[in-house]
Formats: sequence, C-alpha cells, structure tokens
Amino acid sequence: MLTIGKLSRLTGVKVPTIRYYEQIGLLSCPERSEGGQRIYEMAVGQRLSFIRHARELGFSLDDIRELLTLSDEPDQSCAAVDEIAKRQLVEIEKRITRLTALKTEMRRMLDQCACQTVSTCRVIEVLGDHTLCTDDH
Amino acid sequence: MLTIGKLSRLTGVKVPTIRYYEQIGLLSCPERSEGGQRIYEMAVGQRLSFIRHARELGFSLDDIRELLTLSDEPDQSCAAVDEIAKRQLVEIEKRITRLTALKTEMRRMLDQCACQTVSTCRVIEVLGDHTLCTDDH
DNA sequence: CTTGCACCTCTAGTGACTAGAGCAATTATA
DNA sequence: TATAATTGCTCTAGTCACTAGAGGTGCAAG
Repeated sequence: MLTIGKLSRLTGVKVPTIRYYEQIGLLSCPERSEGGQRIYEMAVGQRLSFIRHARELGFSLDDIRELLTLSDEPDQSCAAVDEIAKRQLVEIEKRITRLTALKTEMRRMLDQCACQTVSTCRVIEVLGDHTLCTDDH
Repeated sequence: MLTIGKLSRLTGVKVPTIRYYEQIGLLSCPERSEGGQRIYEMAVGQRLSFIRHARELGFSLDDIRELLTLSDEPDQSCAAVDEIAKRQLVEIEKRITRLTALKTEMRRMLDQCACQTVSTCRVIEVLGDHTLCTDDH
C-alpha cells in the first residue's frame, strides 16, 4: 500500500500529475485513508510506469488510454496495438524530417551572416523573405 | 490598404491568428473603417510574413517579439539576433537527437512484435518495462 | 504536544492558437 | 435599389498535458 508521494517516487511521475491522471480517468480512483488521503495498491505502480514510459515515447494520453484498454484484453489480437505504435512511428519520422530541414535552413542562415549591424543581418533578412530559403519547411 | 481577409490571404496567416497577434501586442492596432473593420497598410504584410516565417522555423512568439524589436534598430550590432538564432538551432538539434532515439526504440519494439495476441505483444511489454529499452530517451 | 512535512481541493495559468455564437458591415448580384 | 452572400466584429471557451499557487488538513517523529 502506497501514499501518493511514495507512488510518485516509485514511478517518477509527479504528484499533481498522478492526481491529474485520476481526474481525466486514466487512473481509477483509489481507496482513501480515514483522513481522506489516497492509498494505492502496488499494481498501480505498473500502470503508472506504463503511462510514463509511453509518454516518454511521445504517445498522446488518448493513445495511451487506448493502449491500456487493449492491454487489459490479453486474448485479443495485438494488431490494434501495432497500429497505434506504427502511427506514432510515422509521426516521429515526419517530425524528424521537418526538423532536419529547419536545421539546415537555420545553419545556412547563421553561416551567411557576417555579424555586423542589424541592417545587414542575414538572419533578419532571411526571416523576412521566404524566397531566400532553399529547403521546404 | 488591406482588409484582414486580404492580409490573411497575402501572408498565409489565418484571420483569427492575426487578431490574436494584435491582442498580444505583436502587431500594433490598425486603423478602422467607419464600420469598425480593421484596415491595414501594406507594410504590415512584411511584418506578418516575417512572423510567419520565423514561426515556421520554430521560433517562439517571445523570440519573435525580440527579433522584431531588434530589426527596428538597424544600426545596432546583430550579435543579439545571432544569439537568438543560435539558441534556436541548438534547440532544434536537441529535439532531433531525442526524436531519433525514440524512432530507434519504436522501430525495435515493432520489429520484435510477432503480432499475435495482446498477451504476447512486444509493444505492450516494452511500454510496461523501461529496462527493455536500449536507447536513452 | 508540537513541529514540519505530506497531503487535500480548487482555481487559474502555460503556448499558440482554434472553434463557435451571435451579431454588424460590406460587396455582389438581381 | 433590394437582397443575398460574404466578410468582418467581439467575446467566451476549448485544445494538450500538465504546472503553480492559495489555503487548508492529516499524520508521523521527536
């Protein structure tokens, strides 16, 4: 049996975040002590660690809600799980592509700047005129 | 002289976003027609395009506010401008590094999944147990 | 018994918009 | 000129995933 603080230390999820997850229905309401404090069973730690890890991998809370529902039905096909994970992978790849283009553009902008006065600043100039860009972004 | 709709089409910034920029002081209040509609001078288009382009490159509105202030003082050194841009570049690089680690982890997870039932699903398993990860994230 | 930390609820704030309601003004068509 | 369609106006509230803070209560150690 765990207080919310111990659960927090165990999982690395902050206390207000745990309460927030309860509020949005991602965690079910735990029992309370006589004084009204939350008392968690050990198993909640697993669930919360799952959530945390999935968040770290960039899954949205909605995705996680779905994954948790699916993981509660062990006999079902895991195709739906893979589907969510694949979608997430595609999203990550898209973001990488985009960020790489941005990086190129930023570096080019900075490399070209002779760094004198603002009136001749290449950074300001490029920001004001998209046609000076080579990459799509 | 432009209505807000024409300014929007000219710059690719949505109408409510233009009003929002005015609200937070990124654009100054334009004159109004007799009926109370906003009338913009052509020059505002430049400023708005600047903002849009900087947003596309991932600058925050606070950064942009600073860049706009700096660009209004053409005789000053552009070191401060470069500083902001460099900070932004570092941020982008950090995000790419992180996302690349995530991608590796996601792909590994998906590759290992034999895709049968949820009970044997590698995706669910890895999400529940961080120690199964190789990459930092 | 008291000190001090951990916990409680509730509200509001973050960033950068977006959506919608309920109107008014302007422009195009008949 | 009348009407219809489009565009504009303000204001409020919602998005996501929390985070911060106020003002109070519970609980365990010394």
